[in-house]
Amino acid sequence: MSGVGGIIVETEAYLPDDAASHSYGGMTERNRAMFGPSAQAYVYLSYGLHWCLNFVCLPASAVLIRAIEPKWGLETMRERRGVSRDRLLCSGPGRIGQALAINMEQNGLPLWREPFCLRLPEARPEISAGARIGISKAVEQPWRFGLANSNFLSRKF
DNA sequence: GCTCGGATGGTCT
DNA sequence: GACCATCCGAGCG
Repeated sequence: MSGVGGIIVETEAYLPDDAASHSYGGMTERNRAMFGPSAQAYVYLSYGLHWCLNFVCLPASAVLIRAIEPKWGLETMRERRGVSRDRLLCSGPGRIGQALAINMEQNGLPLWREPFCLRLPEARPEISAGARIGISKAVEQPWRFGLANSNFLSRKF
């Protein structure tokens, strides 16, 4: 996203047949991107004011990007966020949306080229799992994943 | 450190 | 008209 970003440290999975997933109940105008090809972005507006970024995986499945350890373009992200503490730059899906200037223009864009730039980690990281955050259905599913020892989580595992 | 509640608007029933 | 995959600031300890 024009030179801003970092290391993804927290995600949540949303599957087909998952009552907490936007894809649950079939395709609508809003969630159309979720039913499209894999490896594209799915963007939606949360609570009327937060843009949230997902990666579409299998059909009707997506991974919500919940937290990033800021690495690149810190000044730009600080300006967009209006915060001084780097801890709060990208620690939460809505904060990521603001820091990366996410909006509907990215909805449905492929992830393998500009404005995205995805890389695998050099070493396989230790991934922790836990219950998802901020949902009211399928609460018990442990489909929140991330780096438990990161300082940039939206919440501890 | 914590909890609580308001802001805010698209989507779906 | 209710429901949200949220954030932030105020108030309190």
